[in-house]
Formats: sequence, structure tokens, C-alpha cells
Amino acid sequence: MDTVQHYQKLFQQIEHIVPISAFEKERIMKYSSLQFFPKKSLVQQQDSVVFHEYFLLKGCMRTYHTDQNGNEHNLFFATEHWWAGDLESFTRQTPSSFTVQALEDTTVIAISHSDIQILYNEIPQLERFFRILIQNAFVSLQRRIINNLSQTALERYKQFRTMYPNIEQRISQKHIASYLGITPEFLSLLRSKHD
Amino acid sequence: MDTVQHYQKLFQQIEHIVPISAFEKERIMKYSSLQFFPKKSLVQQQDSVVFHEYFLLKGCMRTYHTDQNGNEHNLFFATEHWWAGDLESFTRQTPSSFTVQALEDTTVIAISHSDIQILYNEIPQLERFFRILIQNAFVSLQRRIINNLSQTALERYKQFRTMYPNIEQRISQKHIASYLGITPEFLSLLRSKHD
DNA sequence: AAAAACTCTTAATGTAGATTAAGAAATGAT
DNA sequence: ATCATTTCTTAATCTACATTAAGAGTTTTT
Repeated sequence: MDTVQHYQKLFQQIEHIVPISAFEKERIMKYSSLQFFPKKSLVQQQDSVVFHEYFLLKGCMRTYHTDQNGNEHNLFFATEHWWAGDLESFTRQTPSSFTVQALEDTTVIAISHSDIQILYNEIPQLERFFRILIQNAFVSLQRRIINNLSQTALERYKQFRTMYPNIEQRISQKHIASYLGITPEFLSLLRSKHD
Repeated sequence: MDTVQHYQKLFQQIEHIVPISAFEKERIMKYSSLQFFPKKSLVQQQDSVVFHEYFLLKGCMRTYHTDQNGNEHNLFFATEHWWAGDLESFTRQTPSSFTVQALEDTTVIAISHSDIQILYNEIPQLERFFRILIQNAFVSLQRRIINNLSQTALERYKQFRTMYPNIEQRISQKHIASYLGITPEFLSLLRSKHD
């Protein structure tokens, strides 16, 4: 059936880190669901408690924070086979500091807070899987902080391009500028100078 | 005995998150050790593989990255009851991107890479403990990125002071400036203007 | 198909924070 | 105690990036 097809990429990612049986895959499918978010729709909202984490099958999302002056700051982008959803709010069930928005029509596998507790108990390896997922995310945030401390805007932009080669075509420059911590005008200037 | 005394704070921190038995505490003591680092000594070195994670009992450390221009950038400080040691290098056994240095005479509980594997197997809750520890670290890095994107140097400095009230007396301003991503001269200017 | 609403660019002007330099204060070494 | 080294401050100049503004191109709405 087609739903099974959709789960292949998720299972591949999990099995790349921990072994899971056919039965366990069934359980994961039972305790998660396919969801669709149209372009521009809000997936999660700042100040609300987050109920799901999402594995993207198709499309693109951004996670951003709106500060006290009303300015938005992009923290992450997610595309196919990445995860999205504020982890702090999800795990602690506290109001989120972030909004998640679909930048394209997006299809996801969604896992709810209560269902993931069930899955943790049924499939202990999943806890290790998520620990390693978070660990990887932690490491890339560390890198990003060091880059922000040691590099110019141009260097950070170039690095963004090599790290996310396909993303640049899909999202607007103002979102990239916001991720890099510069204005769209200055990004435009950098682009005009460097190829 | 005195060593037991030293472990109390570590056990308290663990038990705040997961239950552990007296026997399990014995095992943890068996598979870890007390170590001392004199002021200014290097605890871990960039480009080398990290063998230990450290729980600080007394003293203070900084974790920094040296970039290709030879400039140092402070990523973290750790004081009593914090953890120090590059997690990426420790868990993946790959060369570290960071140097860890004692800023004061520092006493720690050290756990080696091989011993933590043994402890994970003997005490499965420890895996959850470290997952939550990393998760908290991840969350605070997220916050820091957003702060760096949305706040001025003065705002970040004020926040640093309220977040780490006792640290400021203990370490030099140049290290704080490096953490904030500004020069010591500019930090001095900010300080002279604001109380 | 027109109007409205964004998005990207270019350019003038403004500013937060860097750089350089030099002296004062504190810390460390002999 | 003294000399050397490091740390902190102040001030002048410089630069990376912000802000404002305005026009051209593109996408969305009606």
C-alpha cells in the first residue's frame, strides 16, 4: 500500500542508527500519522504548547522566533527527510518560543507527544535514536555559534550555500538573510558582488 | 569517606532526573574518578580525540575554538556542578573542534568513553539522564542563537550577567567579550556606560 | 487582466562595534 | 621588592552592516 511507501525513508533513517523489526515498524506506523500542510500555513505557533514532531516527506518548513519588536528570526529550515517541531516545547509540554510555518505544500509523518511515550516504552531503541538525533542537532548548533562568532556575513552565506545547496532555490532571500542574521538588502549586495 | 562526599552533588543531579539505587551509585563511583587540573592547564585539546567528560566539583573551565586566523572564541564556561568536555568528540571519538582549559584550580569527576559504555549497559536510566542533559544544552544553544540574532551587544551582556551572576567576578573580561562575540575594548565601553 | 501585494535590487546615509594605539592597574615571576 | 607580563580603560579612526527610500520585477488576489 502507498502509506507504507511513505514510511520507507523514515525507517531507513532510524535503521541507520538502531535496528528495528518489522513488528516495530508496524507499531511506529500505528502510533503516527500522515499529515498535510498547505503552503504558508502555520504548523506550530509561538506561545502555544507543541503536540507533534514532524518528519518531512515532501515540502519545506521554517522555524522562527518573533521578538518583542515584532521581528522574525529564522532558526532552522527543514526539507525532505529532516525533522521539524520545537523540541523544547514538545518534550517539556511548555509554551513554544517558536513558530513553524510551511514554505511549500508539505507532507509529513507526525508523532504526538503521548504516542511517542508509548513508542519509547515499546521500542527502547527509539530513545537512543532520538538521543543521537538531538546530539547531532546540538553539535550543528555549536558549529553555528562558532561560525557566527568567527565569520563575516559573506563567509556565512557561502557556507550556507554549500551546506544547503538545494534550499536556496526554494526559499526567498529574505528568509535566508534572517537565518544569517543580516538584512535582505545586505544579502542582495553580497550576492551582486560574489557570483 | 571523603570521596563519597564529593559524589553527592553528582548523584543529586542524576536523581533529579532519573532514580538510581545505592548499588548503582557504587557502580558509578567504580567507573569514574576524581581528577585535578591546575589553573591554566589544558584539559582537552583541539584536533585531539576527547576521552573524558567532566563534572565540576570546584573551579572553572572554558571551552573555546581557535579559528584559522588564530583567534579564540569562547563557546561555554563551566563552574561547580556543570559538565565540561566536547560531546561531539567524546561520543563519536573524532578529533575535537575545541580546547578546554581550567581557568582556576579545578577538581572534577571524570568519566571515560569506555567506562560510560559500561555504565549505559548496567544502568539504562543513565542513557535517559544524558539524553535530557543534552536536550537541555540543545535548548540553551537555540536560545543563544536567537539572542545573537535579535539582541545588541549591550543586551547580550546584561543577559549574561543575570544568567551567570557569579561567573563575572571569577573570569577575565576578555573571556566574557569573546563569549559575547565582541572585543574586550568594546565590552569595557559598555561597562563604563552602564553601571 | 488589473490591481494589490510581495520580492529583489540599488544607492545614500547612519551606526554598532572593530581596530589601533597608548597609558594605568593589576598580576605574576625572579 | 622589582621587573615583566597581562588586563583594563580611554579615545581616535575605520568598516561591516543597518536603515531608509524608491523603482523594477514577480506573484497573488480579485
